[in-house]
Amino acid sequence: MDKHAIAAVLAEIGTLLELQGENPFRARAFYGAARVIEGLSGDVAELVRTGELAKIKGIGPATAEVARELVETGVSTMHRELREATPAGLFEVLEVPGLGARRIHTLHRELGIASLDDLERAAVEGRIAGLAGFGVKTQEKILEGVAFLRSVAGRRRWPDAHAVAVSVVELLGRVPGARRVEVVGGLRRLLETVDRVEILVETEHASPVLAALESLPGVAEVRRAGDVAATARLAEGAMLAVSCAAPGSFAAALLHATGSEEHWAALVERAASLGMQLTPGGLLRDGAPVAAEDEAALYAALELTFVPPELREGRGELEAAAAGALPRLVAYEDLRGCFHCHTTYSDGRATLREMAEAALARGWRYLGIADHSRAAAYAGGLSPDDVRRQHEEIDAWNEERGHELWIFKGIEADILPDGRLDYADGDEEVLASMDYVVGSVHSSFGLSQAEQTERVLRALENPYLTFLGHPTGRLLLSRRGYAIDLDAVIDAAAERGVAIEINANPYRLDMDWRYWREARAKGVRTAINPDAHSIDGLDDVRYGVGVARKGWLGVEDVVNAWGLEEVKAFFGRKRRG
DNA sequence: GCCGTTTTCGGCCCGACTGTTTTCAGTCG
Repeated sequence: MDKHAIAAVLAEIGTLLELQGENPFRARAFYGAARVIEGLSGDVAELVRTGELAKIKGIGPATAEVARELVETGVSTMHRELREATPAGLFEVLEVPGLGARRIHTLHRELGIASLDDLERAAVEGRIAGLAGFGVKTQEKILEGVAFLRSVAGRRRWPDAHAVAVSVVELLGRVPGARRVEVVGGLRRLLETVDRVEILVETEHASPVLAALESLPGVAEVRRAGDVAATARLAEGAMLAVSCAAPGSFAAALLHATGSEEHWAALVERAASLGMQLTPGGLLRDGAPVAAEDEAALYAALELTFVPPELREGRGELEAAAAGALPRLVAYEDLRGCFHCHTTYSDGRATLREMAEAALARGWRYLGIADHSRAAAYAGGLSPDDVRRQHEEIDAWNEERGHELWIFKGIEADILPDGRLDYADGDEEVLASMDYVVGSVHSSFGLSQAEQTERVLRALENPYLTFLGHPTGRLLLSRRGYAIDLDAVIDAAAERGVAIEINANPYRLDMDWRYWREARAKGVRTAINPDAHSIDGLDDVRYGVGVARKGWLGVEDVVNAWGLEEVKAFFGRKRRG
């Protein structure tokens, strides 16, 4: 059992305690212990054996005992007992925005609510508004929340779905006769969320491949769809779809299975216009197959340059491919740093030095630190004194090792409800001392669209603002973004020379790829920022690269794909306005 | 439950917002 699994159990114990109506501080102790263990670099099992674990700050007798039991037996008695005493449906109720463990405990105690269905029924019947501490507005908000959760049911974020796909690929790859196993569909196109995991297998014999599905852990309800395809239901409701293709038709099948539907339909139409017929079984001319050993050959036969899977969304990519005008997309290897990560100065888990070493280990040339600003008190936002201390540490690093990795001084400044940047009122020298500023909305999500837009537009006017952080505040599959007129924000960002971040956290991926072609056309730049709160978090930039590629962005559009001197010049230019 | 002492109980990241109240609990970031 590794540290991630132990931390997950400890955190779930915390949640279960809250749902039981326990002292919230007791629950917090378990969350805290989970965080500590997650951040350990040594071997947890070894720390348990030697008794060193219990000596670490944040780990006490109770949490150490859970860890010990997990390491030795793989299960925790406390965890099991709490699970038995708590309806599993309460976990989904916890997802409803505005409902915390405390009120869920009340709903469970007073109305017997134990699932999302129970909750919806009680709200529809008006029973929630009658409870002490609840009212009509809360009841309405609950119904909205339930509707949102229903609308995303069965969907998964890319990393979760991809992890499932990888394990399926591994299993099917071991089936005799399976020559190639590929992840296809929305996952291959790097969509931020998918409702199904799609796999294509190249084989002469579909039967053993489909039979192997039955033995996959966590898979239920396997259904055959003809002789060469099957679907199955995965734990938590997501779907798995596996199809097989013979070697001779694999390239066309891959193209078809990758989609999108719109892209495929456009390809079929283009084939027809060239006197050919494109089918999932292959490309035909006068009824005879046109030889094409891979996708690139198929595109070539259709007189197109190869279209990367990320661009196959039916948004003009065929016209561009026909004209040889597809962009050279930015790639992970192009990145030379990033500008939005946190350290122990605010709510990050790693020190500034550790983050810097991690950036070096990734082959980066620079790193921008942007801890939370003072207004984000919950996240340990920095006072002007903290900022000074941090800048001294950065100066010392740059003097000593700036030739290896240059550290930029940044801050993630809260955009206050009236559109001012944090520190702007009286402590402007804090903003002036930065190389760059990321401005983010972290409060007052409930403003009207007009007010929220006005707020962000005002922040864009601030000469210190370099990047707009996560511009909609969405959390994929759990929270809609706040209401905001993104087109107006893009226009203003273009005019003011403010770059808009691609927040690469896989829960955010904000701003959405669908807006980037328009933004790019208007001259808006971006930075692919991990919003990392730990060393591992730096690697989230990979997801952000996916967003940039889906948004047709190239190296010239992505500031953290530029060289050090170019970045310095960019920051200086922005500051001078 | 964990921490840290002016050591063995009192406080726990903290301020704003919302909806419920009529002074505040719950939620959120």
